[in-house]
Amino acid sequence: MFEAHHNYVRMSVERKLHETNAAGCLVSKLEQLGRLSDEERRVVEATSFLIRNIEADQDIARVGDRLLHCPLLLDGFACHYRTMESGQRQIVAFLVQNDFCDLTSLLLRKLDHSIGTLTPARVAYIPHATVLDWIKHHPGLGQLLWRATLIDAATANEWVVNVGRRTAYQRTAHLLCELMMKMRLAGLARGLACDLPLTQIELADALGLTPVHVNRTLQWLRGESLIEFGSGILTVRNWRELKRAAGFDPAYLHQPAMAS
Amino acid sequence: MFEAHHNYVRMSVERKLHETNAAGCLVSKLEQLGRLSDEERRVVEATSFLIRNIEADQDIARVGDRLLHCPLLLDGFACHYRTMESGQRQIVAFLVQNDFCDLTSLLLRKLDHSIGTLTPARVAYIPHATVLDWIKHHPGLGQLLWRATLIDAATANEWVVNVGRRTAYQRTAHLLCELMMKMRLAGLARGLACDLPLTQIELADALGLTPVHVNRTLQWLRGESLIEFGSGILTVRNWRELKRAAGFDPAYLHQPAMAS
DNA sequence: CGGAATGTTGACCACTGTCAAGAGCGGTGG
DNA sequence: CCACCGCTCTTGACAGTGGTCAACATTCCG
Repeated sequence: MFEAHHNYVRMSVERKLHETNAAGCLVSKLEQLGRLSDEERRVVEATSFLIRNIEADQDIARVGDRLLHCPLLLDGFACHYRTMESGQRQIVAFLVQNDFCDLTSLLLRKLDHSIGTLTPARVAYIPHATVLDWIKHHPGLGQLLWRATLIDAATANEWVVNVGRRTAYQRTAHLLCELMMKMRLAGLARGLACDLPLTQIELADALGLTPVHVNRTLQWLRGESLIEFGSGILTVRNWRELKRAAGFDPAYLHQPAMAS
Repeated sequence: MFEAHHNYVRMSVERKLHETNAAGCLVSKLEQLGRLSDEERRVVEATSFLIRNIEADQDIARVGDRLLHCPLLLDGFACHYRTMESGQRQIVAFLVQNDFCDLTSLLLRKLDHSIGTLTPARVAYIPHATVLDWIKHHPGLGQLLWRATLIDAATANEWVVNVGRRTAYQRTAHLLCELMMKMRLAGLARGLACDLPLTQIELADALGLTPVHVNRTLQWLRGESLIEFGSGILTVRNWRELKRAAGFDPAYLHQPAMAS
């Protein structure tokens, strides 16, 4: 197999070179990160991908793994998480369509967290060799990738603030703002509504709360007519108020094209 | 002035080119991050620095700033933090000797958090132009810097886990483990003791706790004979047990030279 | 020596966790 | 098509970790 430990992933392997929209996803992501020269776009579009369909709740990679590819999430939802001895889980990042699942393995030996799907997902695997080649011959691309990791880091910082200093109510509102923002940026929202097939358990693991309390909090948010959330769909009823309640300032996402 | 908003920093400016140990700090840091070729070392050592002494509790930079230099902490303690409207502060990272105070500004327009000193500090300012030049002509250096930002990101993830899923007791123990580790790596510890002139208020701001509760927690840790902490000195009495209590696994610091 | 910041303690409180039971929902197989 | 099973969601009662408030001790500095 092409990644050392992927026997633990339940998936169907489809080898499709060139002919899916993987290149499209990659280009979208890179363009979201900055300007892409024609030359760079050409190089990226010429990439061959290995694509896999992965079931929900499967690991794409695990703590301690040494990856040989950069996984790119073409479809579905995934997350970065850590598991404590007690069995508790803390999700440290959510990944949506077009997100790189991991870039750190390019420069760091071992993964310091696991990466898992939350829904059925499609992921493209780009060999490190390919990416390192891009970096070598097209420094501009390298900087775009570096930029991506910096934005991830900024988001992690925001999560520290969120979990450290916000109440359950504000914290939940903040996460929903962030997710809505990410979905909009990925072009996956219809206005202020988007598919968000996350369970309250998963939200709890991201928020450092218990599922029970997330439930109470969501009901409160619904009661205030700030959101609708159920059946895998999130609708923001009152963006202005939700942002205010959350203390949400999208600056940390570093997306110039972010008016709201 | 050489940084747009530095009028708010209370400091004494000493212009010393070449002749302090700034180059030494920089080289130490880079060597901590990976192998440095002779060529790279030569380039880095040839750098001219502008050095400043900054008082305690002053901002080195603020949210929204657009920096033109990469500050490097030559001496003292600093932190990354965010302030909420409520006035609460959340520290998202501690900086010790040799740490880069900020590398994100190389690729991101605006700072998404503030950077402030916790003690009197000495910082060297390396112009972006210089660093970008390194990156351009010595890609190896660029990767070392990228690596530094990835380790910062990994640390941020660990903080999310810490604040999200650990009790006050574990959390405090974990932070002390991390700080001791960083001090050791910087060569600033004598065995399992080091200077750590942080107030309980500052620890509280990093841990997402109140100073009162940090106080209670520290006393508990002292009571268990795990640590001594006072007068600006931290001594770990029982490293094994402290690590166990904290659930501390230094893997996220990505320091190969980390036996313990 | 005096004043401010930090550290310490105790009493009390509340936000969030725990436990437990039931309802709703979706998938699977007979 | 229905029955069943498991997972998620919901609710309520209760508990506890950590927050709040307030007073006092201590340390640090000028």
